[in-house]
Amino acid sequence: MDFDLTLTLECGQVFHWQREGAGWLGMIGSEPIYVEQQGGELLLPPGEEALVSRYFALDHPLAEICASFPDDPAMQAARQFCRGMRIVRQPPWECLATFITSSMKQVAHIARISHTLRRRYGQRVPWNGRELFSYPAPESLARLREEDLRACALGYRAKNLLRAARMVAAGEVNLAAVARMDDEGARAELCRLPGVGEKVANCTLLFGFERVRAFPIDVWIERVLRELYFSGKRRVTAGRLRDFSASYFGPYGGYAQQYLFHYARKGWPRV
DNA sequence: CTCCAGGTTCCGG
DNA sequence: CCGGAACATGGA
Repeated sequence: MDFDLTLTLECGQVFHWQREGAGWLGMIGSEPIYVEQQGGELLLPPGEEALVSRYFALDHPLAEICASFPDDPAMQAARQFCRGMRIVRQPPWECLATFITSSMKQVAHIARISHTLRRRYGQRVPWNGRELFSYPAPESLARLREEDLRACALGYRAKNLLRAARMVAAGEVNLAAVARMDDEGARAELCRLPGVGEKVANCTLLFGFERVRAFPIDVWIERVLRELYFSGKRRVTAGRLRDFSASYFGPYGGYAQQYLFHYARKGWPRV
């Protein structure tokens, strides 16, 4: 099968799945899910095949997507390194909130914060004698105090997450409506939320709203762009990088971005 | 101890 | 539009 489960869960797009036996344990919304890949075969929980297949985006035309990438040395290396990686369809709020807490944090820290929030304020769901926790709804976070969130090691992000949760809970920003907007409008709407700038908005669009063209530029991607696409050039501004990536990587730019991101972090023989 | 991490916001050229 | 600085926390 044209899918690599472990790579997809470990590449830094989603943060709550845990290794369990030979497979992975996590939640899709409020559903506890165990998945395992044996050889090429994906073992799905009986009765939840449709839910899980949709979450892991098994319907994305991966061969066509990879073929659409620009044909340059960096993308060739990334495409080779990330074979089988898919962009999953995360629940929008969970994705948005997680990336609000992601600023200036390492991937491991983001995962830890996510787990703390789930355990303290999410819905408890039993699973085979154990328990899992869903990501807390905006309404659940909205009634907390800033210090409650600071106690989850959120730091200055606590205020942003709290205010964003209150805006969403109050309907001041409607995520269902965002889903119906075009990319530009959706990005602008998300950026109304505190703690959401262009990068977090693009992560949310890509991982939570199926906008596979959205191209988040973080420190890793910026490094890749500067060193592999603008090497030797002077005064490459952020605006220049944004304009370049928006056109150069094409209609599946978000996929290209995630492939480059993972390659830069785990496969690039320098840095 | 220093440096940096999937940034955002505000402020002065 | 652009570069700098402040903002918290923890691991290397």
